[in-house]
Amino acid sequence: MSMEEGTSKEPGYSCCTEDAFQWDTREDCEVRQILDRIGDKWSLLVIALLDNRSLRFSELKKTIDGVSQRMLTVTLRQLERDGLVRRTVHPVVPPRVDYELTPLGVTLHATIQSLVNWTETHQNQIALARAAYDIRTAAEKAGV
Amino acid sequence: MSMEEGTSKEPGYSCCTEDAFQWDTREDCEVRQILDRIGDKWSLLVIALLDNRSLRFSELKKTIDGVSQRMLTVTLRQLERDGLVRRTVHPVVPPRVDYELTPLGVTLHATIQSLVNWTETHQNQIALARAAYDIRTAAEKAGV
DNA sequence: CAGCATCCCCGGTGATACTG
DNA sequence: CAGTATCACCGGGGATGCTG
Repeated sequence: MSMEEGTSKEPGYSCCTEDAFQWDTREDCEVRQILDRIGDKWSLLVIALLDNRSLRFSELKKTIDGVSQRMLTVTLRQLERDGLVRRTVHPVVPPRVDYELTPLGVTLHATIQSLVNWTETHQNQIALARAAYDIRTAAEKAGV
Repeated sequence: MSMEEGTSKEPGYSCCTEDAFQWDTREDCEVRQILDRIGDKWSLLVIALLDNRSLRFSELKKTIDGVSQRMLTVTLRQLERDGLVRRTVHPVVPPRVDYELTPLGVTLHATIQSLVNWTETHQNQIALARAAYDIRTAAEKAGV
């Protein structure tokens, strides 16, 4: 990592240009950091699943195949910190904790849902493209 | 990659339910794999930048802050394999290679752009939420 | 200029055990 | 049930050097 960055910019600085055709991709850019968060292994799935309903920790854990308890906890804490998910602790035994999208989270959900929809719609095209690429590549390798 | 997948499901199997309220999150699900690809560290940035224009390798490298030559190459190969990016080699010296979105890539670009737009629009809200969370957390810790 | 091969590190992640 | 704490790992990714 770069170790000399603390002095380079003032607090209120907005790193993203208004030009839709070009935007700042600096690593310290707020947009980059948020995209990294959204694009991590689990956040997107959590937000997609928390569609206008609240789910318990165990329900999320059960629904998201492959997530460990630790990573689900970490992911939910990050999303809570970002103001995208609300965490509600019910003071009962055994403990019960519900998670739901905040209004801000709901607005993001819409965008993410369209990404999921795109994926579902085009998965066959991608599968075909991959197969074609692999065949082409194998042929070239054999042709050498 | 997983080496034991051929036996678990038949080819035409669609892992995602039609119910928009619930979808399959199994790790071997095609949608999961594609979302992982889209959500990796660099793919999203590349697609966002390749908005209806072609860019040279060096231009992409220069524009995307922090990407190494290796990772840019790897990312572009994956996107090419997925049929999202077209790679054009010009037989000149020094070599010149252009990258542009395929028609399929263009359709994804639209969705990704809306995600970027969401991020730009709400970055201040998120920054505030984070600050509030940190203060709250620090207070609780001190209160213990 | 573009990109492959190699080496190697480190932090994200899973596994496990323990608490309220 | 819903966490927290700790440890060990391995693979993503950077650095470097070489090729067409």
